[in-house]
Formats: sequence, structure tokens, C-alpha cells
Amino acid sequence: MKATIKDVARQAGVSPSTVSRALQNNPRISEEVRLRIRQVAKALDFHPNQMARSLVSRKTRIVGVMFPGSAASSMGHPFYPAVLRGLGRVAGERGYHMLLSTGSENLTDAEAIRDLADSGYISGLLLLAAQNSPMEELLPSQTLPVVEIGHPPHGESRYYVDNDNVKAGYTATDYLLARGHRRILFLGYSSRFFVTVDRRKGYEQALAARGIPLRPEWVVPSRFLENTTDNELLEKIFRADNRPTAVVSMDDPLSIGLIGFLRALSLSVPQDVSILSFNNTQAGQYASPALTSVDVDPALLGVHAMELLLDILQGTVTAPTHIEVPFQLIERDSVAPCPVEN
Amino acid sequence: MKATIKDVARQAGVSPSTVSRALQNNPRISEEVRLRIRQVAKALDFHPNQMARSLVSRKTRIVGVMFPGSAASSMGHPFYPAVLRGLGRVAGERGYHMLLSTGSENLTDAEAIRDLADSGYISGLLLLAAQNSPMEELLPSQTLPVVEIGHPPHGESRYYVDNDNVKAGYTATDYLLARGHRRILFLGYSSRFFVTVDRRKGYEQALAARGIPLRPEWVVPSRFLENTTDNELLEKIFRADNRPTAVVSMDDPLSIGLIGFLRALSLSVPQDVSILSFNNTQAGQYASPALTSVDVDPALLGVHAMELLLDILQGTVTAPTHIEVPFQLIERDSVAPCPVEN
DNA sequence: TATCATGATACAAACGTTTGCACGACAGAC
DNA sequence: GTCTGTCGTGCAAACGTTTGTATCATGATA
Repeated sequence: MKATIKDVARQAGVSPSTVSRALQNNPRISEEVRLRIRQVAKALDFHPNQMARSLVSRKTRIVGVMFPGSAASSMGHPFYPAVLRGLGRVAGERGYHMLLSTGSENLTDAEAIRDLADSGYISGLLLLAAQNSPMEELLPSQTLPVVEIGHPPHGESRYYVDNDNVKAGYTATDYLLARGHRRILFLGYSSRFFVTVDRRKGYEQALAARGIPLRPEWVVPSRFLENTTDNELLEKIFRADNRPTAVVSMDDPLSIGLIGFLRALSLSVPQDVSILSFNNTQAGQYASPALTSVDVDPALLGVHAMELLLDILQGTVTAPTHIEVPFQLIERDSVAPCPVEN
Repeated sequence: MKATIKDVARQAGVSPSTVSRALQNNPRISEEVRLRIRQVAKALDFHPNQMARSLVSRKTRIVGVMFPGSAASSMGHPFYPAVLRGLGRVAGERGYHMLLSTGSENLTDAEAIRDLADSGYISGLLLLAAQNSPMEELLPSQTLPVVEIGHPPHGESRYYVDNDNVKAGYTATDYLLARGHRRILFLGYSSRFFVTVDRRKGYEQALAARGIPLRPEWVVPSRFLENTTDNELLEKIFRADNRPTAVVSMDDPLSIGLIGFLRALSLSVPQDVSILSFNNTQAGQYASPALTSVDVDPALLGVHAMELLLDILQGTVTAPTHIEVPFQLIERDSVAPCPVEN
């Protein structure tokens, strides 16, 4: 039988309310009594019953974590576990737990969120807003604090943490431009993923800054490798005379696939084509050539998101907040100076 | 303000206890009243307060999910998200939630488990027993139902689900033997991971069954690609005259690395060396050559594990149970008949 | 008609906390 | 020596359920 607060109270010779206050470090309790109570509590291996506690305080020490778009697919990418690790670290440190919702086949994201909120178990919600799903509408934000990772479409009045992906796209593109490349392809665009939308914006800005006209046909969608149509498209582009000399690729796995694809066309990386990748995964690190890749530090994203949410829950933060997490361009071997005259 | 059971009771003209029983489909409530109550509950968007419910019933609708060995690293592999997906699907269907513990840097696995158990939030625990950590000792199994995924060292009196990895190792090895290979290397062994221990056992049995002597130096550990020592070892093995003509590799990423490694030695797959891989990941599917790989169906592992745990919680299952999940050998392009006479 | 089972519902206690308020002791000010 | 303020502690109500037991019709039985 587990020890209750009454057991501790009896042992320590005080009332339950005093025990409760002592364990919460309420200043109304004298130092001496507090110490004695803590000692007894430890001796009895007392852990306050969270259910009872939550019942009256109307708060829990659990936050929901929602990975939209049937986490099934999403979780396959190392980005998500990394975010999760950041979240978990902070949660652990601050005595919180994470209730994970993996969007399932027979449930829409919105339903999953509602389910999570209605469960009554969570005090706040972390939302991976990778996709512009229609869930925006039915966020129970009125009643439940929500922090989003990745910026939402109408982020002005919200809590979220994100990289500056426009800047990242700009930086990546400019890195190639600075090495003489003028014919740069953008690989992995999807209007459903805000990160790619933003990075594309940066890509276009960087080109414009040097007066290089945009070729819309060189913004290639992401179903590459799973969709032969795209591959035919790509093949045509890279067989052409004035083919791209460099690629900004939205993801390491995509880049690795691209290397193999180019090799089949007798094009080698980086001699013929440079690749500037994103996400700096372990796979990219061990690829040959090792990928020059932008590290968006997903773990840090998680850390800041959880810290923000817990601050909100504890009342430290009240005004809508936006935290920007820095990225870093990691130089390896997949980018070389442009081999042709411009 | 959320509706409580009293609101429903008043609206329906009955007592709270009747509402409680009606919603639990207690047969003591007449059909007519039950229907009326359900209607009112729906109209008021009533959701029973889980805290209050748990406080008296001493049960929650949450199970803990623990990925040992600092999930940080582990979660990077697609195996774990896949398990998670299986777990999540069943949990969702049966109205349960998952509390995720990502072992953190400053916490041992054992501490993380204890933390999870002491939180009072969970009614059962799913444990990914991938490693033979010393946590075995302090499993709070007395008080908390535990289902393990992957078999524990002393599994006789436990609940767990697993593949038959001995058989899998045997099948994989025998597949190569049947194609004429006699010099087969085992790549990715680690005594810390039971799966590899078991598969090695199967590997040895398969060799023995054909009277082929085991070469201990051809059982190569797994830190390959992260550890140059291993690479030197491998290089020596593959430069030798009677080098292996085939490899049983414990993981797709490992196999992909191996392909590149062999290419650097001017050995091509599968012409010079066949590779039979494990885990059937997407990356392996898109590798060139596409990997012949054993699919251990991690999602199914998760499904069975969660079903078992929930059955235990609901009293359906009481005796220690072991569920075996079938595996499947997926044939692709990384295995060819042995090119040399034996 | 009185008695009894039967079925449906209500009553009230209990689960283990938190927290507003009351209380008593003690010190300093008058 | 009373009054007032401060400090430390206890009392009791409340949180929203579940569940054992009591209650009350109703119709069947004697």
C-alpha cells in the first residue's frame, strides 16, 4: 500500500495540510518543520497522488505532443526523434511528462488533437505544425495552451518556435552563388510544408539579389524517388545542355538519392553538380561525398518549445511569443566551385 | 466551464450514480434511461474527468512507453517509430494514451522507469528491451504490469513479444548457403543487443547444419562506420584471398555503408559480394542495389505488445505470455549466386 | 389482501490532495 | 497589562467520480 499524505503527517506529527505546504515549499511553513517533513516523506517513499492533486488543482504535469500527418510517416525521419529528444529533456528536468499522440490511420489530425484535449490528461499541447492542415481552425487554444513548432500560417497571435527558414534558404543559395554557381535547382518543394515554402522564398530572394532570373521549372517537388514522373522531369533537366551546376536540396535523404540518380547519368558530385542539403543527418554525414548541409538543430527546437510551453503553464510567459532557433551551415564535401564559366 | 456528471444527471432527471452506471453500460440501468443519458451527455459534450475517475478506481487509461538506452540514439532508427506506430494504433482504438519516456542524458534507464512508475500516471508499462541493461533487477513488475518488446534474458516468467531471431538468423544464413555461398561474414554483432546475439546463434546453427566451420574473426561488431578500427579489420578481411562472398548484415543502414565501403575496395554488390540485410527500411529499398532484407515487422511487434498489455490490464490475460511475431525475407537485388567454386 | 422477490434508481461515503480561513502563540507598541 | 500584527499551523470544504447499500415501485405468489 502506498504511503499517503496522511501517513506522512502522522509520522511527522503535523497535519496533512502542513505536509502539503511543506512539500510545495510554501514559505508559511517553518524551516525546521519543512525539513522534518521532507525527511519523513523520503523515508516513507511518499509520492503525492497526481490524480488527487490534479483533481483539485485542475492542472496536470503532463503535456500532449502531437505529430500531425499520421506520425507514422513523419516519425520515419530523424528530424522528429531529435525534436522529441529536446522536448523530453526539458520535460524531464522540470518534472513533466509527455503524452504522445501518433495520428492514426482512422483519425484525422483534428480528431486526434480533440481526443488528446478531451482526455483531460494534458495541461498544454506541443504541436508540430509541419503541414498546413486545416486543423488550424479547431485548435482548442482558448482553453488549452498550445505551442507550435514550425510557424503556423497566421502566427502573429500565437506561441511558436521556429527557424528562420527564409534566411536559411537565402544563406544556402547564397553559399552556392558565392562559389560561382548561377544555375541552381531547388529540390524538394512542397506547398504543404511551410519549411520548404519559406526556404524557397529565401532561394528566390538570393537569386534576385544577384539579378539572376528565376526558372520556375527548376523548383522541383519532393515526391522524388517515390514518383517516376518527377524522375523523368529531373532527368530531362540534367540531360539538357545548360543543366544546373548546383542544387539546394531540402533534405539529406533526398540528397543521397540525388547523388545516386546523378551518378546513373554519369554526373558526379561535387565535380559536375554541387549539392547543398538540409537537416544534417547522420546518413548525410556518412554519404559519399559527405553532404554539406544546413543543420536546423531540431533538438534545440524541441528544447525551446518545451521551455516556452512550461513557462506558459507556470504563468511566467503570457504574451504571444515567437522564438527563433539559429541554424548552421556545416561544410563538407558535396559543394565545389562552379566548374563552368558564367 | 466543463460539464460534470451532475450536470448530466440534472438534465436527464436522474442521479449522478445512474449516469455513471449508464455510461459504463452497467446492466442495472434500463435501456430507456441509458439512451436518454447518453443523449444528454453528448448534447452537453460531457467527458468524464479522468482524474476523479482514476482517484477512486485506482486505474488510469495511460500506459508508459519506455525506450531504453537514451532513446535519443535509438529513436534515430526507423525501427522505433514503426514500433511506436503499432503501439499507438492499438492504444487509440482501445481508448488508451501513451506516456513516453525518452531516457535522458542525466538519468539512467532504471531511474527513468522508476520516475515513470512513481508518477502515478500509468497503469502499465511497455518496455523496449533492446539492450541487456541492468534494469532487469529493478523492474517494478510486482506492482505494475510490464510487457517487453524483444525478449528479456530471463523471459520464462514474463510477458513479452518478440521475433524468433534465432530462426531469422538461420533463415538468412541458409538463404545464402542455398545459393552456393560458403564464406559468409556476420556483420553487426553486439553482445548488448539480444537480437544480434540470437541471430548469430541462428547463423552458427545454419553453418553447422552444412558442416561449415565457424570463423570467429568473421563475426564483426557493429560500431562499423563510426569506428575506424573496425574498418581496418574489415578491409583486411575483404582484401584477403579467400574473402567472404556474402554478408549477413544486422541492419540496412549498416548494409548501405558496407556497399560504399566495398565499392572503395573495387568490390561490387552483388557481383562480388552478396548482402543479406535486416530491417527492410525504406532507405534499403532505394539503395543501389536494392537490399534483400529480412522484414521483422516492427509495427506488428508494437500492435501485439500493446494488445497484450491492455489485455492484462483488463484482466483478460493473467498467465505469463510470449507472443512470437513472424518475419519475412524480402528478395531484392543485393544477393546473387556465389560467383566462385567451393 | 398481505407478502415477497425483482428490477431500477438514489444516497452517501470514499479516493488523496489543495487551499481559504480560523486559530493560537508570541512579540512589540502603547 | 491590553491591543495589534505576524508567524506557524490546523480545520474542513471542495475537486468529480465510482460503488456498496438502501430504497422504492411493481407485479407475482400465497
